[in-house]
Amino acid sequence: MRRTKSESEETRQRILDAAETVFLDIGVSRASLDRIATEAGVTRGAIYWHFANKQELFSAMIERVHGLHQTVLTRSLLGAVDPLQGVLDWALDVIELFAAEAHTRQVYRIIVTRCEYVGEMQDALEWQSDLHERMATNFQNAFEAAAAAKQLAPDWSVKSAATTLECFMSGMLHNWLRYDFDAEVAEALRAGLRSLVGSFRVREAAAGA
Amino acid sequence: MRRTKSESEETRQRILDAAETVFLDIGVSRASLDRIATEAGVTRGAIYWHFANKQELFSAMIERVHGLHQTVLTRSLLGAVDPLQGVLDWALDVIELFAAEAHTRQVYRIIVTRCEYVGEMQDALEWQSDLHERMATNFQNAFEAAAAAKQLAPDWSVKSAATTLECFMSGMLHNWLRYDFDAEVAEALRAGLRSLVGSFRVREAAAGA
DNA sequence: CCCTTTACATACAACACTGTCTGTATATAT
DNA sequence: ATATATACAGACAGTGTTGTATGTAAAGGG
Repeated sequence: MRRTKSESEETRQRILDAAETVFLDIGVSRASLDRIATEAGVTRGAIYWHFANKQELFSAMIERVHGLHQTVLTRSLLGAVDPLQGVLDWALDVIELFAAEAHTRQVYRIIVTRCEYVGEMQDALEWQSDLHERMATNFQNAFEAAAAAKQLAPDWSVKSAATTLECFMSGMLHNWLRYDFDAEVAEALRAGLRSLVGSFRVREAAAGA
Repeated sequence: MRRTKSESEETRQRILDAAETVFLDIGVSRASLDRIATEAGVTRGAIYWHFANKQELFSAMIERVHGLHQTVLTRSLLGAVDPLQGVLDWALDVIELFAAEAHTRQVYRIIVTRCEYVGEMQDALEWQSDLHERMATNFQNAFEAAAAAKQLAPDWSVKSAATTLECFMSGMLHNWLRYDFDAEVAEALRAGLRSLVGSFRVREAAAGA
């Protein structure tokens, strides 16, 4: 009956997979540990061995995809030679991450549409607030640099540009994750993003009709 | 013990108020009818008299603010003489609604951050999908009209402009409702919105440096 | 080869919440 | 004035879920 070390890790991963499935299916709060265990082909005993309770299982599920998230989303924008190009590249990377990594997408979808931001869940989701703040300050800095380089179009203030791009980014992810990604939608968003960032930049005369 | 008709309606409203409070406090799923009853100063008997169960209480809570929503958000954009101005007016009206009506804001906040989009909840929140679709088609139509009138800037396609504005609108509401509105944020969003819609419009030459 | 620890499965008690049923005082219709 | 329906309060059993406690077979170290 006793499993080897690697078999144990395998069950742990199966439990995490099952948690994702069940959470997506019926939501985090109604998901019983028994249902998750059955989905994983084990009993609740196995879950309680690997995790203290549902809360920690939830946190572990997030941690599993948090690494990719972190590296892509918190990359600083300060190094870019062209600040507006830097913002665009960063935003495109974010889209790329979600378009490519189905696992990340699924977990993020659970976070957005399948759990309540309350009690202990709020702690587990605190990194999301951090991320938003970091995104906001990054945008702020980039647009300030753009303004200093006279790159920012006259109808955009630093603040309104930063706010607008931030709203676009989170709205995009939310709208998208309400259903699921498909390649066509991803392309539409990339196009919208390019046009949006382009509209921040001061026009090079001509180009129009 | 028996209350008059108007007293009964008063308790019904108190129950709905209590539901909002408790839902916001601990989330929809963990909110017990007993807790809500206590908050309202009644017993579960009263709740079960006015509503069949928690699900219908939740729906009734939404219905209470749905009217305002409906009239403002589903106003057609087709009538506008200037399509881009029509879009801007509509979007500003939406901001206005949320900035002015604390009750609407609170309920929407519950919907966004305090419940899971699953099972019977999905039915109760179906109007939200309708709303998004209607918003999308409205934008699409408006930008098609703008393109036909040669008003749309050359770097924006109809589709990318519509997608971008839609993402901005929902991202704005989501980001905003994660906390609560304050007047300063509202003004920043209005500014961003004006600039965004302005960037859709074809430049009138000059204006730049 | 034995002993301890691991990696679970199984069993059990406790609780919170739900839906329903009954009780009841009073508004309201006749 | 009487009868009936109303607007609840209180009591009830039933259920699903949780945490823990115990059992156990095999892995891995000495």
